Amino acid sequence: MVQYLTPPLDLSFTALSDATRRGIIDQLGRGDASITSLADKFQMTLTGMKKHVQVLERAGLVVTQKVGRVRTCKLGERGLKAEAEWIEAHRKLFEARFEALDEIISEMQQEGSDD
Amino acid sequence: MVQYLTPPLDLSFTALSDATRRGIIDQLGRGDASITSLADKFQMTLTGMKKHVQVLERAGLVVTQKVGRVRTCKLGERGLKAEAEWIEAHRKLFEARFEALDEIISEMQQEGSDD
DNA sequence: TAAATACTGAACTATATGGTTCAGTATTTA
DNA sequence: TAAATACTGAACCATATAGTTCAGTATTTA
Repeated sequence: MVQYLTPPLDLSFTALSDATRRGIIDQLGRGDASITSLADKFQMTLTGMKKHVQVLERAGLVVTQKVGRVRTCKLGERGLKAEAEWIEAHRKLFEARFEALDEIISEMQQEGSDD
Repeated sequence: MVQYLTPPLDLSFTALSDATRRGIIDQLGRGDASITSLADKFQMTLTGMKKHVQVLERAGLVVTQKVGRVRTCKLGERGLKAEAEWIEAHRKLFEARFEALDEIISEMQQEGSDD
């Protein structure tokens, strides 16, 4: 059984916090891509794109390999399992707090003394 | 039907990228809490904790209400639905790229010309 | 072998994060 | 009413993001 090392959630949630990087993941889902092709697609300098890819790599979400002068990027084998697990576990936490729906509804009828 | 405004994923993934803030969500899942009690629990100054709570608030994950001199924090009604949806959709993307398992296995037998 | 291509690294800018201290203000409580 | 409590805001620090330009190096290709 192969074990992929999962970097801490800090790194992956940081990687996912930028729309361009989420777009890169979308794109790589449609096929591997070079830094240049990604830079073109997202209207950015090569250097800028390289930095985004590095953030994704650090998080283990993307792996790259340089062959000749071309660096090819693809989705990392580790996937988004750890992230999905955290989100799902905590989604239940949120829902548990609000299953007393009538409380919310009655709150809606009165004005809260908020700031 | 109540519609909760969902701030962009940028804000929520940024909020989730810090271990202290993920811990705050854990904690609020066990019950509402004041800024002071959270600051104590996470060994941080009041001001530092307030900033973390503000990041969570901006993302809609936490809501706060000040009554008297105490600001009480609780989990936001909007939950983690949007985040779960993004993660799940893209998890499938990752998996689709790797369902050709034999490719991976054969890759494991040969050395890649990596950098 | 000369030119084009693909990337890399350093340096710079502006803004955000993650924390602090210090000096307030507002609200309880004794 | 004086003191304690709970928060707030400004200012500061170090580091990270998100981008750029410019000057390389390495690899194809003509």
